[in-house]
Amino acid sequence: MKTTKRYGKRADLALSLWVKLARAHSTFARQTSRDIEQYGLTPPQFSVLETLGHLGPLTMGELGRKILVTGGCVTVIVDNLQKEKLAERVRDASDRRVIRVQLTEKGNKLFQRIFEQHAGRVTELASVLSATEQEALAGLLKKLGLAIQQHEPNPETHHDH
Amino acid sequence: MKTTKRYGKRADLALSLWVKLARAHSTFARQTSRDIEQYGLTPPQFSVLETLGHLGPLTMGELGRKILVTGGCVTVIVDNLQKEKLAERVRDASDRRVIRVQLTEKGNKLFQRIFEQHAGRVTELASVLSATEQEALAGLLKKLGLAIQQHEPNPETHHDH
DNA sequence: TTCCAATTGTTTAAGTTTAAAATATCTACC
DNA sequence: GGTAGATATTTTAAACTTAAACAATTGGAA
Repeated sequence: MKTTKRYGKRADLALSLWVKLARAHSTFARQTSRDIEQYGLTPPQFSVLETLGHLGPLTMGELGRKILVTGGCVTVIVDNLQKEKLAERVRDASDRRVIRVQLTEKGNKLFQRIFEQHAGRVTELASVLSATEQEALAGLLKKLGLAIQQHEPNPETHHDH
Repeated sequence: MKTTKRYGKRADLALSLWVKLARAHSTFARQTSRDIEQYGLTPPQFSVLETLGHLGPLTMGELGRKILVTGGCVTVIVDNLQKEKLAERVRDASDRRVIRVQLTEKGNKLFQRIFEQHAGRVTELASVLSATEQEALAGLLKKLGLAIQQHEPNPETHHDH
């Protein structure tokens, strides 16, 4: 069920790519968030647990850049993890503006307990593609993501007729 | 900068794929939403305008399934478009539960005016990949998205050790 | 006909996210 | 030392999203 070619071959290809990217992401996110709920976490809370679990303590700013959310949002997510005693803030001694976030022992235990199960579920979902396909897809996504990261609009690119 | 292999080759491949999918989507979304703002629309409002502009009138439910949001959210988005006189609700004569949403003349004019520009911008972003790469990526994303759409968790898939 | 379950859409309550303003701290320069 | 500008985080206000409860309508079975 292809869309009729209304904006030129290149544009139709790009638009279709964007739709499929959004759908694949949305579907994947919905599937994994069902599992995450079972652990009593929201998806962003899980992201932080996962990131700190793998990388160790990070500053608020580093954490936000890792999980791609703004500073205000990091504050809220860490607040909520802190309420659950899963993470804690440690003010940096040498630069007192900086706050480092780390998992508590409880947080680390939870991470250890659930991450392998989560990894299994993600593996299961991805397994609808072969390993070769997964590698190819990951490579293309990485190339796309990195290239458009700091992409400024080019006002002369679109066609008026 | 590869993550060390902690959960097995298959799991690491899948986890890395999921991270790259999330990053590519997030970056792409951030870039396009900057343009959409310029038209005075929010991203979900733009989605609805785009969908109705291409497909014509849809019921509330159909619209929600197209743009992958829940019913309550469709109500809010359409409310806001209606406030701007860009869309309107029409109650179905034969089944009075059903409401069909369609663009007003103003909405259609806006769609015609901005969509080509948006298409140009998306084309520009996607052009960091060749046409062949875009086709390959779209194909893999479609396969992944469709396959996991109704995927039930398999409780025996993950490995305990 | 009458009732009941299923369907369609809205409302509600709670949580997430963002941009922008505010606060605190640091660094560099005079 | 003191001040200005930069940096790190939090607060605030507004918008978006969801699940769940609710209301209206339909269609079929008793």
